[in-house]
Amino acid sequence: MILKGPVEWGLHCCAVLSGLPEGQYLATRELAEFHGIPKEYLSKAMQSLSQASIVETSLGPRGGYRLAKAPDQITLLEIVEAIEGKHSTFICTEIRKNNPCLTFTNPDSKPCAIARVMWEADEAWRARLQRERLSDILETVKRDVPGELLRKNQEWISSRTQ
Amino acid sequence: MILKGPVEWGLHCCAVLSGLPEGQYLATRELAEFHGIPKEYLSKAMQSLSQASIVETSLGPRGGYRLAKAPDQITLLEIVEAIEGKHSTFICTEIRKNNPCLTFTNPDSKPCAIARVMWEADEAWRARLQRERLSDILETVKRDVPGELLRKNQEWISSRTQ
DNA sequence: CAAATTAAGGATATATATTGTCCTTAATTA
DNA sequence: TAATTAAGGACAATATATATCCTTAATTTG
Repeated sequence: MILKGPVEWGLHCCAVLSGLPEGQYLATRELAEFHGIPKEYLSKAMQSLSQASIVETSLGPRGGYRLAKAPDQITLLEIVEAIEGKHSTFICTEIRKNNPCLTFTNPDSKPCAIARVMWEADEAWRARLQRERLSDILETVKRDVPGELLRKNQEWISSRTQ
Repeated sequence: MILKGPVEWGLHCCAVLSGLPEGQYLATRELAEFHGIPKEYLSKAMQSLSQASIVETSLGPRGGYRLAKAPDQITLLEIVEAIEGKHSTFICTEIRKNNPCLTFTNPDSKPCAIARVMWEADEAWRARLQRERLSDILETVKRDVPGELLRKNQEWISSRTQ
């Protein structure tokens, strides 16, 4: 059970986009180069974010992606679910139905005790991610990352968007 | 990010073992047949549980597995971690280190803001699983499952352990 | 003691999922 | 009009999960 590369990439790309000047777009090529990840594969993640209306696109020169909402209106859960899907991390295959003693139809159609707890754990995971907004991440980054690097990043990006 | 079959199997097998009469063992063959799952592959999960000292074994005729501790001393987290491993569901590949602007050594060696939140979500997931004991599952099962089926299960098992 | 039984675990095969690439299309902007 | 871009289909490579087979050594039962 491991969250895959595209989720990590999508989160970082949204963080970068959240610092983008008003009205500007950043293309997949730049997002990929900035993070040192494969452009074509990242593109799939960005398409998922676009379909989920987390980012919006512009075609043609100086096109690319920008956030579709304010950073304080986007939760990490939205981003993760857009890329990974909304299904639970635990998949119950109902092995209790294979029970050789189950010769009659069990009227209890509730999910089994184990699946219920696993799903509750899943909900706890989601709740934490829903509590975190992109704006929170942005603030943390501003606090943690040296000003010099923040400045260089902005220059690097603006030299590719203007 | 999906919890795999062996985890589900391990949880159900521990639940079955928690209802086993004192001093008796249940073999992999029976655990597999009871759940309708492949015996040899289930064996790998049981070996993990054995190494984690969640179950203990006996060889020879009438051998097999039994719980190594009382059901109220075993959490679902222990079982899941024994089989899946203790690593976080989120793996940070440190793509921020690929930043082309990072021409100097960043003295900030803290994990990045995104990884920290993802790990906190992971902790929330683990906390829920740690709160749940095998004895809780056993109680829920006794409440949910029809008495007739519970009785048949016990007969099925005792006909294979005595 | 002898025979049957069992867990442990190595080796290996198969299936499925993930990761990555390439290319075409259509839209859009400069 | 030309350059550029996202969208997305098709496909290839790789990694992981799933499953099976077999050997070994220990242990218990009879």
